Amino acid sequence: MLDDRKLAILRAIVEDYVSTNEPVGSKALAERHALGVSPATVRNDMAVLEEQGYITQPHTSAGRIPTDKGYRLFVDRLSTIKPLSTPERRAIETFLNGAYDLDDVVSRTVRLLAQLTRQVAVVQYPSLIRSSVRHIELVPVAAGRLLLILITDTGRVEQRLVETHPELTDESVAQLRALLNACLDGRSFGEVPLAVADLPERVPAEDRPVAVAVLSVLLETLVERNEEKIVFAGAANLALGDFSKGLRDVLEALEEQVVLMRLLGEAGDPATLTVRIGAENQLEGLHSASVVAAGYGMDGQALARLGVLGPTRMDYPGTMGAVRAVARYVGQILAGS
Amino acid sequence: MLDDRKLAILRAIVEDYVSTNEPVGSKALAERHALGVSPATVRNDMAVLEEQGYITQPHTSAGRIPTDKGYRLFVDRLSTIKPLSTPERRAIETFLNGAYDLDDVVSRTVRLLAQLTRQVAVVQYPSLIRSSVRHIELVPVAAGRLLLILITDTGRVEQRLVETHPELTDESVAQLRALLNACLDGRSFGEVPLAVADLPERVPAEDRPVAVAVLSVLLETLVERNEEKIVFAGAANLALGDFSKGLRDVLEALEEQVVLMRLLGEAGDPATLTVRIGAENQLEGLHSASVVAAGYGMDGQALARLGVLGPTRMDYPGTMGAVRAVARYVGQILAGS
DNA sequence: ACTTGGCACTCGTAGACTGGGAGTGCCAAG
DNA sequence: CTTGGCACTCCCAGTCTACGAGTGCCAAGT
Repeated sequence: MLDDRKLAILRAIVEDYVSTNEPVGSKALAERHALGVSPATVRNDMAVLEEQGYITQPHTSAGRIPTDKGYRLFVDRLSTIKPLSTPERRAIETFLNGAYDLDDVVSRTVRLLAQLTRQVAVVQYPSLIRSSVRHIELVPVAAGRLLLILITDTGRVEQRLVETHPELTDESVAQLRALLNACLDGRSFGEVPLAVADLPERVPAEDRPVAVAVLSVLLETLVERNEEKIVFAGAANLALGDFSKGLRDVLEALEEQVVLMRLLGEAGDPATLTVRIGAENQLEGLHSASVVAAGYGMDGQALARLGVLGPTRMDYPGTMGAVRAVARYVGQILAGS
Repeated sequence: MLDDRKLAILRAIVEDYVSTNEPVGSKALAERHALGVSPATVRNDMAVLEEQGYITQPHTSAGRIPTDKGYRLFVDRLSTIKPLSTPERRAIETFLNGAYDLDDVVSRTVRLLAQLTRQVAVVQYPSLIRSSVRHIELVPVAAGRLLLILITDTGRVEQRLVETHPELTDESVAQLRALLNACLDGRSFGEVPLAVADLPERVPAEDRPVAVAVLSVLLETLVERNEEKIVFAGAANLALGDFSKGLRDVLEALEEQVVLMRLLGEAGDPATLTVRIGAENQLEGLHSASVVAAGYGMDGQALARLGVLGPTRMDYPGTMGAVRAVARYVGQILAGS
């Protein structure tokens, strides 16, 4: 259906359009890329490509621009992921190695990715589900209030307030803490619910309500507040791009956690890049945007996802290279700390 | 120099221009506001106001718009802060009362403020300097690594990794923890450096390096990473406003923590609102932006600041009302938790 | 059967021109 | 000091035109 030359032409159209942001015509194409055929031939091929829906013209008698379908074909079959340059790799290393904190890793990552791709970067906090409990701390902060602190082996620290009754003694708290740590130390999060099931029965009757309250908050932390945290950076890059009109929609989407989650998509194999182009994004208002995302994590298990949001007219090979490199490196950092 | 009528005219110009976004002319002014004088008189007064630099015309034979100086006079002498409506107050209450966490309070506040003012909201995390130590926790997370957790009486939790030597025993850690808590429990942050000065001498010689390492991280946390955390929300509102051109600059400024800090200004009396108009902002690129900021905190002590960034052409009375109300309410929430 | 050059046609863009209108500044009279 | 009148300025929106890039199609060449 599409012979090699037509594919080459499509590739050339995508590349030229991405770099110039102007519809590309047959003549310029035949000149700039050594296709070995005349503009007229290119025109014929372009007519076919248009008929098949890979390219379109903004208006009669203008050059062609790729459609979503055209970009899709380009990404799937016509391009190879561009590895980062050595200076870029070095920048990633030095920048991420300076982090001293999970928060810091994430915030550095998102800024780094935004700078590298000159687009909007989105990073999801590592999921707790694959982590295990390193330590649990219970601290009375006021009459009737306990602070529950949960430390994971990935270095993440979660904190939640628990309301209890005011007469709780310090010994009861210490006992409960000891019990919790005995039950949970080293347990993976998946095992937690089972491991604590009989815990209320193992405390003195008068402390039972407290134990129940603490456990319910603990389970809530594990389950509900689990992977909702997402940050983004590089919104300023939107102002450069093609989002003259839809900018408001895009900015709005970025401020909605839920939308960001949907944007990055389901966690999959960390090594695989997901590319969603234009209308492939479900969301109204992101129809002229593309998302390049990847899972990251350790031991080949994806803990969370990160990615980049940009205009459909995007340097896919370069962006994919950057996303992949950053995802890998963050995985290493997490595994090493 | 400026009689009452001229002031009334200036006020009318500001109000009309803010609501319509169009230069306001003498005729429309005389009609819409019951000034009791003819357009010609208004013109004369406007000429004076222009000569004094309070208003200007975008081009000859257009209406007048306020200058920064005009807005300044308006804010200082011609307007009163507009209290929020009861539904708005109720919205603040219900929205902020649902927070269960310092992070949550801050993130809810910033979104609330953005929604209320339809502008960009900026909120600084409460400073640690007025807080006191509720509890210190030391948890070994890996060979040679301790996690230092610092809980303040405002409910804030700070965490930092400390590198130590691998042979550290659990007893040493427990001892150090006990010592730290004995020294610091209930101390205000200002007192901490003095209180821990002689601590290394009170531990066994072999644990001294660890103690020193922990202390240096602790002091660093108190001093350096103190008030740097700032969040913003509502960037989408920029796309509505007058920032057609400078939008990129503004977005860039918002992503720089340091810039945001400067934007909110020095902490002052929590009850006072700071308004910085147009070029009063030092930053290049924010010359057509205004900032309305206030301190918030408890016991009449400002812990941090929050505010709103918008176009110079802004509804100052309304924005000031919202900022003040939110600042007060956040203070209450913090004091109550 | 595919490729090529030629050619007429389309259509968006930029520049020039124009009329209308809003608003001003000034002046002389009240 | 205020007011109505009036000439003047200048932006804005609309129309028109010339231009040029690019296309589609056709007939001739390989």
